[in-house]
Amino acid sequence: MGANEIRRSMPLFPIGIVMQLTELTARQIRYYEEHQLISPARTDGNRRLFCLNDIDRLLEIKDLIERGINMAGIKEVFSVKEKLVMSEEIVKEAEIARRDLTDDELRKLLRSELSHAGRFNRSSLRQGDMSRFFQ
Amino acid sequence: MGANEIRRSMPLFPIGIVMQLTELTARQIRYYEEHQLISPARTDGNRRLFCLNDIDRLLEIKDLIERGINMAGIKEVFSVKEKLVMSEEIVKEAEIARRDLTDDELRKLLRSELSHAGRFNRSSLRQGDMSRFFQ
DNA sequence: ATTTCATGTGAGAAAACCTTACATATGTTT
DNA sequence: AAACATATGTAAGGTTTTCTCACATGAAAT
Repeated sequence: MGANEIRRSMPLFPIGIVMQLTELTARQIRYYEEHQLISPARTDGNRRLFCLNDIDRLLEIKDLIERGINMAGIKEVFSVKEKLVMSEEIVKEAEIARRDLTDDELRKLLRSELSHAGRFNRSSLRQGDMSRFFQ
Repeated sequence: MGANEIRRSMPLFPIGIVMQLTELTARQIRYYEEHQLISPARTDGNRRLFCLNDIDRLLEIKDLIERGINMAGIKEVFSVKEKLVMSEEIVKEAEIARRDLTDDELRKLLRSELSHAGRFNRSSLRQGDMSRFFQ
């Protein structure tokens, strides 16, 4: 999935387009950046350039805002989610490392990891909404 | 394939990004538009906005230019290709309309259509190169 | 009653893009 | 050879978009 992640992190969109795509104002987008919820790239001339991941993140921020969560809460949600992703990666690596595990044992292991995750924010595990825009 | 075509025709990219993505100059891109090889959308303020299809097309133009083909030639290539796509659609519709054709008859029909196409520009049938940038 | 939070709004500056016009290298026609 | 056509470079002057900074505001929290 390396090439795909490169594509999703490629800075392509100016703020005007991101405004349309997310239905957020420029003020809102800049405010979320100020609070380090996103970190768009910049052109040589200091214009923001957003990638697909940024847009996914903004749509998620919008959703969380609409559910009454404030900046600090959203930041925490993202931080926990990142930890979760890291933990999942470790599990996967373990899977690869010790192939001598039975399928059954592995399934148990994964299930326990996932129930751990469920305590925090189950729904935010879903893929971002940019699938609406790109294949 | 309707939703996907909508996504691929959504005007998203300013000319600066398209320049990087295609390694064409602004002058070249505008010149190709002048010769109606592309028709990018415009913002309210008259800035060009390119879609994924435009970028695919520009990469194809670049390839054809490098192969020594001039504007008129490229235009003709595109026009023929469009006719080919239309013809293929008709074939597919025919397929749907008369399901009573045997699989074998249908295969023959398609093969004859494709060999017809091959007379012109076989390689230009390939999907555009934007797959490099998006999943 | 204050303060904080999230967003709106305005000003002034700079970047990016627009069209138009002229220049130029290369290839083609007369 | 001279004139022309093609594709692209470059420069000027204008407009749009985006930038930061500052102040305003309504709603929520203290």
